[in-house]
Amino acid sequence: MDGRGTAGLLYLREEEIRLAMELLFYGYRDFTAGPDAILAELDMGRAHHRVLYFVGRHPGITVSELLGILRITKQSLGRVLQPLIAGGYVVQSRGRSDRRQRLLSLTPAGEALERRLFESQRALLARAFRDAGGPAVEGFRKVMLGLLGPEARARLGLRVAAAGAPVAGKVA
Amino acid sequence: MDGRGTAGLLYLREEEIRLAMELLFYGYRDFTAGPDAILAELDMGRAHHRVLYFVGRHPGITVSELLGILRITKQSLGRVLQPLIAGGYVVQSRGRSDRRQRLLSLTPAGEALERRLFESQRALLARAFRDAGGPAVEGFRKVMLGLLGPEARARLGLRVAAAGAPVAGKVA
DNA sequence: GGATTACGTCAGTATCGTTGACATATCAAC
DNA sequence: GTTGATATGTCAACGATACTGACGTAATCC
Repeated sequence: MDGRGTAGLLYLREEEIRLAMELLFYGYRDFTAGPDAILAELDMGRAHHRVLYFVGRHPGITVSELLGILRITKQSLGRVLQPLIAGGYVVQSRGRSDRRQRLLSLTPAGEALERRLFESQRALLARAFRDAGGPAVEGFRKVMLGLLGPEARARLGLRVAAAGAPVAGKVA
Repeated sequence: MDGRGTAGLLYLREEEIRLAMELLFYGYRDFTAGPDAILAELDMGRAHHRVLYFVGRHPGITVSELLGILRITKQSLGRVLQPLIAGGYVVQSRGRSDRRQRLLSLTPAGEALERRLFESQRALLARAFRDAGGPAVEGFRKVMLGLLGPEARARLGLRVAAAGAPVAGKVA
């Protein structure tokens, strides 16, 4: 390969990388716009949404586990968790095996709010999936999985693999 | 279709959607970790990175255009832009056709810093792309494009289409 | 010459993150 | 059963990033 050819390939490659960066920036920005609008009416923010989401996904999750997922300090969590509890969206219960733990779950009101936020994003994602098509969705998952650190990859890797073969017997 | 079958499909679909949501959450979190660490040493944050990135991408960009991309107020931009100018990373020049405009560009120091931040993310993205493979990358772009609002889609849509056919004559 | 536009800035506020320190309850172990 | 570690909560101070509202200046447009 000569100098010009190599430079050309590097240029294309950099453009591809920058395109992906911008897709992630704009995509994340626009993907969170729906919930943000709903939350603003309730005097809540994105941090509340994240708590609602992961508590909903993992009923009975401990505070420590939640802190690990969100990667924030317990002080930061406290500031959003306490209003969610006071507002009747989240309940705490003591761990039966370890009574030091406060296991978190959503109340019916919490589930309703989480679902409302979810549906707003679901509509957007479902349309994007439909427009892009099945193989594209699989590619999306593969690339996104590659961006994750080891901890998140361990958490989601199996699910990505399973989603890649949604029907028993389908070729992976 | 009977009730059970429909419920099953809806369940799978919701799991798929939630998986994508979590991939976006963890992916964005882990993708920004590299630059965040570099920026912290320079007493800067993600907001400074975004300015460096888009000014680098669009040399001579006006303040208004930058505000439109970032979707922030001029007051918020001012707080990060002024230190970048004072630190010698960004320069302003008056517009030749419209002297009210302040056209923004990176200095060599700004380009060097932007490149350093870029390379940290490039390494991660390039590995994810390589591991996922070309068709997956194309799918990734398609899905992400579908998440964008009209304004961002107009900005990136053509580039996504071009990236889907990187070599002249290749089938789209 | 008057309205609009592009930009800057001052003042105040909100959200979400941080560090550091300290308290309490519980568990685990010797 | 004291002792040390763990799980959680909380007080205080701080920092980054966003916001609104108001005002000022310079340049352009008509």
